[in-house]
Amino acid sequence: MKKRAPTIKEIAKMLNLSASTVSRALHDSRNISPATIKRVKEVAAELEYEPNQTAMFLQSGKTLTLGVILPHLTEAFFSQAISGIEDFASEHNYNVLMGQSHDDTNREKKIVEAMKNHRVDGLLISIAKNTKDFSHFEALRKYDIPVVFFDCAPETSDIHSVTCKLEAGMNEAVEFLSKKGHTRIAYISGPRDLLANRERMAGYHSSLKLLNIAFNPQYVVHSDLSKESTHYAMQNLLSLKAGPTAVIAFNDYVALDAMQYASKMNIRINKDISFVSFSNLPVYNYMENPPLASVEQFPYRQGQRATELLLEILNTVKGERAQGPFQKIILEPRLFIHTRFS
Amino acid sequence: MKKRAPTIKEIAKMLNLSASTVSRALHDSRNISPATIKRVKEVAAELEYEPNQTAMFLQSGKTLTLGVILPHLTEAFFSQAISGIEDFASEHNYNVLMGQSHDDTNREKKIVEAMKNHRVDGLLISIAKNTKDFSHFEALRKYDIPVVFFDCAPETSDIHSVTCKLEAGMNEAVEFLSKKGHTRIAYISGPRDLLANRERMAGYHSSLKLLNIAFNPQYVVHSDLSKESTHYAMQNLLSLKAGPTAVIAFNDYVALDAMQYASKMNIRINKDISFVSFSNLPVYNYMENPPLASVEQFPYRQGQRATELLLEILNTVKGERAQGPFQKIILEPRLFIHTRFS
DNA sequence: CTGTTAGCGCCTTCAC
DNA sequence: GTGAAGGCGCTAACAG
Repeated sequence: MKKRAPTIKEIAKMLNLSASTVSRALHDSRNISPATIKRVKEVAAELEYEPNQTAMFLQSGKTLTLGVILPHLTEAFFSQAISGIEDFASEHNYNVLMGQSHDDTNREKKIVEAMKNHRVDGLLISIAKNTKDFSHFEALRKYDIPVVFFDCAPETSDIHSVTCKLEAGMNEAVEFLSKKGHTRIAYISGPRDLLANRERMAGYHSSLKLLNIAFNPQYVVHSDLSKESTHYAMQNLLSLKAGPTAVIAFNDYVALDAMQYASKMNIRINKDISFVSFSNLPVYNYMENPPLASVEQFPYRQGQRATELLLEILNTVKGERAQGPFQKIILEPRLFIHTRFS
Repeated sequence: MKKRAPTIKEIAKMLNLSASTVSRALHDSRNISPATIKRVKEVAAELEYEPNQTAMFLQSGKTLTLGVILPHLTEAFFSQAISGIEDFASEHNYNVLMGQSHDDTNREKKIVEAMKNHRVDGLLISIAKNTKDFSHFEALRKYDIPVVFFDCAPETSDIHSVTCKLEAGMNEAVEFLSKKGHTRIAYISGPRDLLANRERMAGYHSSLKLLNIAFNPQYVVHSDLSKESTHYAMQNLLSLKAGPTAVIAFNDYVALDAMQYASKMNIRINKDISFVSFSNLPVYNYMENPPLASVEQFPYRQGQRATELLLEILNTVKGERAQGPFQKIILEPRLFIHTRFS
């Protein structure tokens, strides 16, 4: 009925050895007689001894744990990303602690605190959409906990990050539509000051310029990413005299809401108006009428790559970390075209 | 340039106090003069002191961390479940450590080891589809680490679990189709010996009996859940002389693959053959032709409820845990009917 | 009110 | 080859 996990001491007692000898034996120290090593290991196996990590952590200062903070686990993008993170981390014997900010800065702060207290070795963060104040991340620096941002990162230069070249994604999207003959191309934008949105906007403008299409401000509408807001944005587009013949949406969910609204208004999806989105939901492969194309951002790979970078940083000497160099890894997106019964 | 996190000792030294006084002050012990408390807290705040949890863990034996093990983070069901787990856990100041088994028993074992070494306080597990040997879970008992299984649980009686009454879900599904006039109702089954599958089968049989529909073994086909296997299963159904007019699929992904195959064979989805599935993917709300109906299993709630139960167990005295009573919480599923332009 | 001591489980000197 | 001692950060029991 003894319930506690066995310790090095118990093994020692059973064999009339000292704890340190047992410790060394378990680590195959060369100063221990093979016979002792054998005996120790046998008893350890029998008791199903497992080293208590918390104790080792206390000593070494390393927890072999990475923290992941992201907005929503339920969004396909993030669940794929964290899957990549977990796979890579566990391959390298790291554990993954996770928290979701629900796009709320306060929750984000709390999670950062919790992770700090937990003494994670490093952190992977995709920041909440409305986070403007980054002081809670600054604190991590003091503690020398390295952070790699992915997907959604602050705009300062003194951070590590793995992101996707969204401007290029937008370029591909616009050019794709242009080739299909569209010139009245609208964009349902996300939160205006979000970097990820500004990058898309930049791509939108640069592509129009390149293609010699005049920029029409009426073709840019905004959504706060809620269904209602997207419907309203779509409504605005449909009310124009010369409405768009193609719509690019900030992300898949916005696209789906927009398409839903358009359908309700008897617009034929991808016939009367063609849709293109960002993120490329896996389930598009099963839909009859997904957006014509979607910018794939490879979340699994982003997660993996970010974790790889974080582990590299963890392997550099502590002192050398702080001043950089700061890595900004930028992955190329790719426009996925969904061909259907057409 | 000082980088290590401040400790209680440093605060003590700065104030010429002992470490224990500082510790007590930080905990608002009543035996400490208000003045001291104030001074200590000021210095602590200034240094941005945060207690080192690993140290507290070592002492108390509690890590305030829950482990979650599930097959795939990317499956909508699980990402919703873990979202519920994380939300509930973080409300109660627990951290969540996670690992995905990828439905592989060996990986599952490794993760259990890792979690054990990490000394998580408790574990939430949805077992891998092909796990037959449960010895790795037995080991957790020795360590007195309580486990709550959810969704997919072993069939022994001496465990805690939160699951969904799948037989009832199947009953609803069959009766729904029957009311629509169907009598030739097929079932694309999952792995035969999986409990979750046998429950569905039981429901299938009991409903047919109740409805006085003769059981036709040709209407039950098997899929290992891969796309190819599902396509093959569907092919078998379509080759029957008197083929089914309705198909119930083991889960959403099987349903989508089946529908995809049927479409390719020029079957009109939900006209020539009606489809019903299990799990009710959120994205169905956006599809033109989702299954007619799907059994909603409320993964978020399952996750929440499982976590709640686990925390309750953690609050009982250690000694009292082992012998139970073992809770088996069984949630009612609900058939969601997808009405569309029809 | 506050300081001292001891110990959580482990590893790492240093000593024999 | 092995043992003893000390310490990682913190708290709890025992002294004052």
